Amino acid sequence: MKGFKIPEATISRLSVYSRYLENLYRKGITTVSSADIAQGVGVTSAQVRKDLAYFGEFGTRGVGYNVKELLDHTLKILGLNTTWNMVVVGAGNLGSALCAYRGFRERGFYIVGVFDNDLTKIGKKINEYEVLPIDKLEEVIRENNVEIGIIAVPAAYAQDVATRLVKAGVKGILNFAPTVLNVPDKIIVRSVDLTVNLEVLSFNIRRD
Amino acid sequence: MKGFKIPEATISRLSVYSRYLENLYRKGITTVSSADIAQGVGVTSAQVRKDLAYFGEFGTRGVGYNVKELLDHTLKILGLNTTWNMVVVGAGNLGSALCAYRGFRERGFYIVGVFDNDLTKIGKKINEYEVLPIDKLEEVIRENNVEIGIIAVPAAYAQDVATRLVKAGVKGILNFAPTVLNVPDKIIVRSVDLTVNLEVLSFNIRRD
DNA sequence: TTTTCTTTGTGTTATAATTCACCTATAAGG
DNA sequence: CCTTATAGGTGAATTATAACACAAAGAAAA
Repeated sequence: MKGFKIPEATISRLSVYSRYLENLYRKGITTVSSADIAQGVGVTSAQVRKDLAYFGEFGTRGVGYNVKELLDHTLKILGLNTTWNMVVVGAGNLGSALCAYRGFRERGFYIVGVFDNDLTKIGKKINEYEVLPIDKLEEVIRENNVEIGIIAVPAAYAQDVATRLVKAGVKGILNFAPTVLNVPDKIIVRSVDLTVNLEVLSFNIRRD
Repeated sequence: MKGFKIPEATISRLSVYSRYLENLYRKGITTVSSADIAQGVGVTSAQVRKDLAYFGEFGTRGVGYNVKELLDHTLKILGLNTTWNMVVVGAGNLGSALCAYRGFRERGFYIVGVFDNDLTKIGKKINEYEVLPIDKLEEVIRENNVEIGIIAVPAAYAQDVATRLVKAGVKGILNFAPTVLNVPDKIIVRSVDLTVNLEVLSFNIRRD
């Protein structure tokens, strides 16, 4: 089964499985079945097995999976056996919230710089981070081998920021601006669009 | 074509089309083709037409779509012809950022209450909102016909909050806690999982 | 009018993702 | 050592989603 084209949805679920396994591990649970995982994260057990099968055979028939072992495998698959350096562009409310979010560091994602073009924000501290002028963006990216950029600026500036991030060598972008970004194919973009999410809710609520 | 089962992805895209149309409208553009929209939001023109076809025939062959008319249709479809009242639970960094986000109001989503259980936060102001004690949650929901609840609390508290929201009559939940929520089928849940998004990025970057 | 040009709407085809169903490996118990 | 129960792996079937390709409709020009 190894070496197939892998659905994007499989990767998302793998991330969820991974977090679930981490919880089990912390609780001292050593073995888990696909049915348990399925129950825990709200999918079917066949789905869990299929997802894992893309990457190898990790379980023991009749027994299940070893929690620690499977956790390590999922982390490895997701690229979390190394750490990641990130920059956050935009030191507004959202940027600040992202800087304060502990969950990133726990999974190996480190913020190494926060940037803004607003002079009143530059120099201020957000948690341990001092807000830097946007001119320093490229420098910080290059000096820290930053591979991921987070865009937390208004929609109107998002494309400019994206272009600069790409030019400076970033490989992936997490975009919170409500706009479609134009970047080269090799750059990976994930957009988190709060309004779209609310509007899907709105549609689904009104539907029934 | 009307009356089919509609893909979730279609709804998400409709929200994006709607926002794009709003931009065109503000610019004074009156007519648009499916190819234009496709270009603007990064999909194929066939996709745009198929998505719209689920809800009716809005265009004129040989011409395209009237921007204002199509905008109104998309808003109506998404349930945005009326406004929505929401509560935000959790007045931490993320909760604060959400309260400050202007984009919600622009699309008819109003926050009518922000809640926390941390005594040091209660009574403080976040933008125009005073943080209320969590005990008042049910009261505010009932008095304001709140239909949407936003969960911005740590994972450990998310399920409790969800249960309370549902019990108080909320119909949809936007969940920012990195955990799977257990709620009745009729309740619509959308989860925004920042870590999952980063980990999908991580996987895709390391892959090549 | 009639012709030409454009762009929609949609039947059809292709692709992708999920679920089903069962075969197989392993552990544990007699 | 054999039997039974359990749970993983996976090919096949199903369902869902997206792309293609073209006929039909309307506008504009001749």
